[in-house]
Amino acid sequence: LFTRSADLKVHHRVHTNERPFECHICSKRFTSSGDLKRHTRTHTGERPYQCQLCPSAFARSDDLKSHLRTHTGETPFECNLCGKQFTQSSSMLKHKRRIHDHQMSPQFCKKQFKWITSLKMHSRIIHTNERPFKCDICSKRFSQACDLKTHTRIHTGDRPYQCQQCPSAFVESGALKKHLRSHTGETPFQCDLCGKQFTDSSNMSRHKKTIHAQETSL
DNA sequence: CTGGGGATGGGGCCC
DNA sequence: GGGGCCCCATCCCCA
Repeated sequence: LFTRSADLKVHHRVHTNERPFECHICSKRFTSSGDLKRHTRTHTGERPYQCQLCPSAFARSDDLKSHLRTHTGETPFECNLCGKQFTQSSSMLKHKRRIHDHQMSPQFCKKQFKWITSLKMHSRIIHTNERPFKCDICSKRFSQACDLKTHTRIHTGDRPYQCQQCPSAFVESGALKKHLRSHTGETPFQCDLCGKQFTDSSNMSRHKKTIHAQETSL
């Protein structure tokens, strides 16, 4: 969507890798004369952009702009995972890689939350309903890495939790635990209104919602 | 050793 | 064509 043919022409060089402008000092090549001109100042040391608040001067206007934030204290770049703010987008990205990358890995689980930063992130995610963990296969999103890890087994067919008494196997430990009660006949969940016993807590709450709906609403 | 601050410089888009 | 602006990685520095 280039509004000008000249811009399209320059953009086209991105695909053709055409670089018509060569630095006469280091022979490095560029797609536009502007890029070459900007590059040339790395050789000449020319710094036309003077900070009005301190003796620093810069080769580029955007460098000066970024520098000015060291005076204003402005931090426009926010980490979307922990809310920490930064003066430069690079610093923010570096932070995300350093701090959050391992938290995105399948090995990282809520059971391992033990650092204050992780706890902060955890609490933020829970309260904002943020879902930073995306399944590469079906795009479903999760709030926690361990939930994604469990979910991924749906695609891989991996069922690490094998019942020792029958061929059934499960993607998560809770499902196996629940299944085992079908063998033992254990009914650990009891309705506090009528005493009826259940193998499963969700079955019990469904029972309460349907059978005892009137009583509980009173 | 870790992690943020700040500078540098290349890529690309837009006017 | 020139230049502003934003993206980003990388570097050095420092607590």
